Amino acid sequence: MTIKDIARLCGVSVSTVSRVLNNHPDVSAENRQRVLAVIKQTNFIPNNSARSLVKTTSDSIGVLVRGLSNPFYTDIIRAMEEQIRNRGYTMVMQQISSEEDELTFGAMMERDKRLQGIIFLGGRSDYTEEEVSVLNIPFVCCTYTNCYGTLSRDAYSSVSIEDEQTAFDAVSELVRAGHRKIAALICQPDDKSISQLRYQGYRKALQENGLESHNDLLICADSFDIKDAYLAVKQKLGEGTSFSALFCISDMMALGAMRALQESGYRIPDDCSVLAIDGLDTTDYITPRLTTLCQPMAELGQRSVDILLDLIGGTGTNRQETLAAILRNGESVKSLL
Amino acid sequence: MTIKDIARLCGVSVSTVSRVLNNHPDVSAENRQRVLAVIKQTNFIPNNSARSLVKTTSDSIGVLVRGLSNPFYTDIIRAMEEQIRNRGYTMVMQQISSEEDELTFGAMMERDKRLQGIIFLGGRSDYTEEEVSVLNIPFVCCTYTNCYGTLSRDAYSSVSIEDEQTAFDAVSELVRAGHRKIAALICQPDDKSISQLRYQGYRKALQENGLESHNDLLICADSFDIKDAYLAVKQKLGEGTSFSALFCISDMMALGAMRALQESGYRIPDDCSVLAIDGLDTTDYITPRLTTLCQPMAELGQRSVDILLDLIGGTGTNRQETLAAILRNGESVKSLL
DNA sequence: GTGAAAGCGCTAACAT
DNA sequence: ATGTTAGCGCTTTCAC
Repeated sequence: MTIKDIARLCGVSVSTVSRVLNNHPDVSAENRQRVLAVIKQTNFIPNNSARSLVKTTSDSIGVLVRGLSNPFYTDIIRAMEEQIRNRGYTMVMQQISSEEDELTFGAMMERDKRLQGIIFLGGRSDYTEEEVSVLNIPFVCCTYTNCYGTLSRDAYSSVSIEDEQTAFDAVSELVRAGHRKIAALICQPDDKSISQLRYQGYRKALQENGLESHNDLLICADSFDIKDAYLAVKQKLGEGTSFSALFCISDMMALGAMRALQESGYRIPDDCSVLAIDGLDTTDYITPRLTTLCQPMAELGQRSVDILLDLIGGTGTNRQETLAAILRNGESVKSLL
Repeated sequence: MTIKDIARLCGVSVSTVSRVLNNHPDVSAENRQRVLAVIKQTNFIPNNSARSLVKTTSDSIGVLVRGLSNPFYTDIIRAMEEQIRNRGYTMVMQQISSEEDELTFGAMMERDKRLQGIIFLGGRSDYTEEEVSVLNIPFVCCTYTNCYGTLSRDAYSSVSIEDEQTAFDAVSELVRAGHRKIAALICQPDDKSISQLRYQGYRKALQENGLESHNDLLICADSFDIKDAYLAVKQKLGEGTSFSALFCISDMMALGAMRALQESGYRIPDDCSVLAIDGLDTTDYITPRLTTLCQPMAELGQRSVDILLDLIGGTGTNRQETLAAILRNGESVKSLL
């Protein structure tokens, strides 16, 4: 079933059908009715490929989400969708797995969907000029920035929290509460990930406070998974290491860590405090409630859209925006003072 | 940049470029090299719209996920992807919000992507013959079935757990443990949702065991959200209702419920047992570990694909398959015996 | 207000 | 092995 068929069924030309489909004004009421009726009756749905092939432009903003199921992306996406709609555009979202390359995929979307701009939600932090040159439209990195890459500051935009600073703040918070032996639960210390940034913040906080960072106090999980976090902490505890507080680079990992601690007889926060970064909803309902530095999800989404649309409209320039993470006081940190 | 440009740049025809792009054998090694080089050099990416417009067929299976962020869909999708790939097809996944209509969207995908078949992951349980007639390819409903609809059994396929039976089993488990006052945490009791099915299972289990179901024992949340579950339970407890066990229709809601119970001074499971359905990873790491009936995620995904591909291959017929949920013993249920 | 026709970028016969 | 060409289904001038 194509518009040709619809046209034939209605006794009009394809142009008329097309006009009805696109809400063009210059169609007689009578014809419009007839066409609409036939469309409904035949369950006709226009072919988007043909559509976007012929259209040279659109009002579409692409949102490319990397990594299935990152729970905190949901709120960000919601905020983006709303903001994009409010500003008269349409959101086109796609998820890809972490194995795929977001830049290549984005370039595909750019052409396929005639995108005006694109927001990457999660992605690599080490783009090069050459890599991003596959894109011919403005883009914004959301929740990460180009800290390991070679892009000049006027070559890309990003909205994220200051990962290192946030980790620094988190650990400082523990120090302020009187903790001296502070362990860190991280993930693959040698990669260019958010884990590494947050780990650096941890290191710096220890240093500035005159605390040494023993290898004993570093717990390295195989992945960001709750299970791997659990296993890593479990094993470390088996080695007889002890600490009064544990800084986790993510809420999910904190969940695994807490379980491991509790199974080993530690009460939280009495025997060990736990503090994390992310601010997932869920972790505010467990017992003890997790104390964590919340990423401002709604703002991350909104600002990404704002910056991108300014870029598109020519009223803005590339910029890297950092938002503050906000401490959510739970019940997982105890003051030693 | 189009294949025309590439062709010109290489001094060959568009067909040759197309052949290279599609890995056709009959291109001289020399030309193939040249084309590949230019493609790489120019960052050329073929236009998918044009591609799928002209191709009359594909090896694509659509997976249409309804509802952003349902955490347990992730594992199912992973299983589907693997199974689809193993059987020589390609997965095309799309997420839509719960407000959109999966059938209409599916029909769009069918044409746009030249799908061979489609799997709906989550969706309405009340399709009519007319509604599904927008689809001209086989489809499988995953995690739900047509229990409220009017489809004849040979008009659709589905793979799901027996929601009512599973809830029945869950509550029976509590009865067996000696519980007599068993409350239920559900969601919008009047809608045609999984909540309703699981609620019916609860009712039936009480009945068969000679237990009355007081309205006192029914806790109805505004949504499936953790927060709404928390609020609903909190309020009910404020009314002075008491029960020795709480059956929750989902893991997420159980999380909210547990927090509410604990805040009101109940220890779990000593003062109140909690049992749910779903089997999220996360709930196996909280303390106390949640006792829950796990949906067999990997199998749900795999069987959906198998049935669909049999349908496509003409070697199978429409069928409704139900899988058993498996009890995961946690620490949230106490035996009163 | 309506229709005819060109062409979006690509693939797949069909020639050569 | 390579080029030519006819569409895929749609939108959009351009005539009328």
